[in-house]
Amino acid sequence: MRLRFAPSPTGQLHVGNARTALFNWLLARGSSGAFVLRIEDTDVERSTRESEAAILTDLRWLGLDWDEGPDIGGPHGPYRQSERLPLYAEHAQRLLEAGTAYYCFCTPEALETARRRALAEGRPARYSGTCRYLASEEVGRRLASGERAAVRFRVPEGREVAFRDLVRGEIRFETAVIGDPVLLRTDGHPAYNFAVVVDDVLMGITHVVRGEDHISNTPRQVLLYEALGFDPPQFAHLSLVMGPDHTPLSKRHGATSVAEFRRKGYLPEALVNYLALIGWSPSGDEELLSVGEMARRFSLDAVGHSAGVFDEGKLAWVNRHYLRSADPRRIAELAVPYFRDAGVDLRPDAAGLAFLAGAMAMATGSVDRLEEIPPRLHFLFDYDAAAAVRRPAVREVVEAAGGREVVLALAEELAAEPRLDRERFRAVAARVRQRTGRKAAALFHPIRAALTGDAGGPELDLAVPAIDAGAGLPAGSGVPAILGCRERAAAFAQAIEEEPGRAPA
RNA sequence: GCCGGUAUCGUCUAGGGGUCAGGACACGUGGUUCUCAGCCACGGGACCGGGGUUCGAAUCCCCGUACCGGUACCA
Repeated sequence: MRLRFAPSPTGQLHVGNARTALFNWLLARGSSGAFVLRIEDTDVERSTRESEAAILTDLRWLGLDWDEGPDIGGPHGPYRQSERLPLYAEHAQRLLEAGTAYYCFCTPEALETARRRALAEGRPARYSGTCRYLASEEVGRRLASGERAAVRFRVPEGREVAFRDLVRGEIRFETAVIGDPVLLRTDGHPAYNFAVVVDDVLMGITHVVRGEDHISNTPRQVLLYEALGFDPPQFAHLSLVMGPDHTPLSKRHGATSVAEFRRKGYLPEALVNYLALIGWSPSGDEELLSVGEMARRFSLDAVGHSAGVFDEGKLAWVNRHYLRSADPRRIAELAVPYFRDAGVDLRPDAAGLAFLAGAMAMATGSVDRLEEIPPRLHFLFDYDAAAAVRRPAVREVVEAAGGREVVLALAEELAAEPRLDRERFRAVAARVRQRTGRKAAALFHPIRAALTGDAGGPELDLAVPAIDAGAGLPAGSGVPAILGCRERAAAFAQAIEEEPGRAPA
């Protein structure tokens, strides 16, 4: 099998297109076939090299590698349509000579007027055929006089075109409803329907798997294969990805491009896994699969026929799973830029990174995206006892029965204590419990308030050792100074004494 | 308008002439005797409508309806 993904470089890689790329890739990798990347940049106005580069970046990030493409070449290049112009001209010439194509001198304005009138009169809005039967002398004369012309395909009359779609079965069209498509534009660039056919043939593509929006193009293309004397490939049309309101996914639905999801802190394996689940279901009940496993199991006849709504909530759930099972070191590295954005100046060396990796466990278990990690761990880096004491939620904890007592006892216990690890923290907590008689929430809530400055957050068994691990980091490890538990408890105890407006204990 | 495609819980889906119509996300309730989150358990929730065919239709056929796509010298 030879498959391809053929984006036009006119913007960001959309998740819908990413899914199309993924399905092609899955088929290629699951069959030891080839996956070809081709850039469809025949729309000179809208195509840019920046978009092309961005698309390649996104595909690589997703892990969808290609065997032939514009950057690495291959035996069927070039892989940019803009570099294949002579090929299209040559094939158009063949059709012109065979009489299955003809020159069209109609102006865009004339075409548009005709189109509008047809629509108004309730007729099919297809090319009226003005230039279809021009005498060859007239064509020659107008060409010779320098008049610009497009090349159109002469769609055979009164026929039926059928093809077998690998996901939907047989689909047929009457040629009567198909207007003569432009093959070569006045400027010599090929139009889409022509370029794909020429390229798919020349590149030896065996399976064309693309969006459902191309289904009505397919009969034109089948006709072109015939006229050119080639066998058409197999076709498979994938349903589209929609927004929650069931309209095509667009910017007003929020994030729609792969780059945006990356920025928000989704992992590539999560996005890929989730995308595969729209319109495809692995046999069995498991939905969480590696790409390799997906490639092994993927099959076009298990692909659904109907459009799917993109559900970011489910993506988040998938992401959570991968976040949790990923190597903490990798997550720590990925999280660094998000910390910087949140104002924490991290440039960790090996020791700093090891510390961060250790701290990840208390974030990844309860967070959907990388973006949410810094807020979850902010208590490590900014601790301000005076500010904490003024926080209503913290205040409530301290002022609850026994709250102050616990804080004071904690500060005293910690005064002589070295850096806490999990065991030492438990021992300290046990001693505070003994001294104060407080237990469970009445014990741990004030401890949390004093040590993290917050009323909520990761469990203390994890948070406390992390704080002291951070405090023990040598200066220059690229992590901002972290205040240790002993110092925190002392500062907090002092702050509650000094806080004005507090009712006497 | 014309042509084409699609239709199972809110969402992604499994299934398919006789099933308690299954799972996942989301949601609700309870549990996890340090909170939030998470996690666990339980729960509510669906076959677009109408005709046929049949002992029996969500499943097959027809007709509607809705939605999506195309109808470009965009792709």
